Amino acid sequence: MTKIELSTEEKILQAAVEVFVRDGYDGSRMQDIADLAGINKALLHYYFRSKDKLFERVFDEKVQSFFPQMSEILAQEISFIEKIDFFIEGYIKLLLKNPFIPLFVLNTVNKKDKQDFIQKMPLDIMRKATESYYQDLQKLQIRELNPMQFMMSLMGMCVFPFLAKPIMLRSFNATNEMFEYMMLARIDELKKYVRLILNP
Amino acid sequence: MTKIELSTEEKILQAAVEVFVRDGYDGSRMQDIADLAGINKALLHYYFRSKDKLFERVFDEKVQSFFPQMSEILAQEISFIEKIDFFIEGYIKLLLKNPFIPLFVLNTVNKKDKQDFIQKMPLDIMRKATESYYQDLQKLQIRELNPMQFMMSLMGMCVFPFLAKPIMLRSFNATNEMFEYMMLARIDELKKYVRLILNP
DNA sequence: GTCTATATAAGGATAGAC
DNA sequence: GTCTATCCTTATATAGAC
Repeated sequence: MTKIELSTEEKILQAAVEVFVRDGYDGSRMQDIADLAGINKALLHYYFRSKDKLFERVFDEKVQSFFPQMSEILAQEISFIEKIDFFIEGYIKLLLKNPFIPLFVLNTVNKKDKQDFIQKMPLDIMRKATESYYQDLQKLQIRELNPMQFMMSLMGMCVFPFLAKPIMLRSFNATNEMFEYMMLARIDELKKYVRLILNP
Repeated sequence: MTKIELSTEEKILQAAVEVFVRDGYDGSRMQDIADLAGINKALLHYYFRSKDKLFERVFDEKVQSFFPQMSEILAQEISFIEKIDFFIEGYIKLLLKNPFIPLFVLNTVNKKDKQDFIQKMPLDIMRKATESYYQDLQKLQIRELNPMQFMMSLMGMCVFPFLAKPIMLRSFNATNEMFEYMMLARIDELKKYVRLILNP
């Protein structure tokens, strides 16, 4: 246990991440964040001026820590199928560590007064993936399909169990440990699916 | 334009559905619901006593109108692959008419104080699908895989584009009309995917 | 920088008239 | 059944002392 002394700003940010991600923007209370950070509300405003500003910092923080890895994978100089393999493995392992980020992000981009936040997302992922797909299609290494539809499917397959985790746990009568195990097994299962879909 | 005179209770319920589904529980205001229903707040409480009770009615209403159709498809006396075909087509067309239900439901079941609502979900879908899968597996009509993992994948593929619609629209630089067209095309694309996965 | 105290506003819920 | 007026609690935000 390394005990690092955090600055007040870092303590606040850490607490804010936890509360906002768990309770959503509307469900979050500045008081809860202050309590968790071990300070009082006034100090929150001293550091971040408003709930909106604090939320934006939290969103930036999480999005920047979560998505860039996915973007990098697609930029590598390997075949499309290999990229997809890395994507599945990287994404699911990242989700196991951050299971609530997807719902947090989806809520934010679907919120009327948070539309500006969409541009903070890595919007080039789709373009990059499409380019990579067509390169391999030319070389006849891959089946012909619609790459956008395929990428939406891939993301959906990876992220859905985490979004619907409470329903899945109940449906399977499973524990958290079993869920984690299922998600690790899921990596190979999904790799199998995409091979069946992509191999010509 | 058929102009049906709604009872006050129905007007309230209709307004409540719109507001709760759009803004979520925490983001919704009783005032907004009253305004939309064309009445005042006091009358809301006269009919439904509290925000919690009104919300529960809305959830029941939407869940009961949304999911039973999916359950029925899986109960038909047809092959597993045919069921999946119907599932894809039925689910996506239902989502085109109710694009915001999934996020609404996922938020509810992921909310700490709404855990009881999980039991309102059609939890037998997974069991039914698994049974149907193994029947066809025995007849060697289908590839061997994990049916739970497959069902999670199927649902994820269907629902993800709707959850992430704002991001998809921006990524593809698409309009609402284009999105709808894509989702209709998606029905056949997904049928193709599941055939590649399931056919032995 | 950090605190206590408080201003100000919003939101859920109720009382009571009609 | 429906309304106006109001209560009560909670939330964000700020003032001012230390």
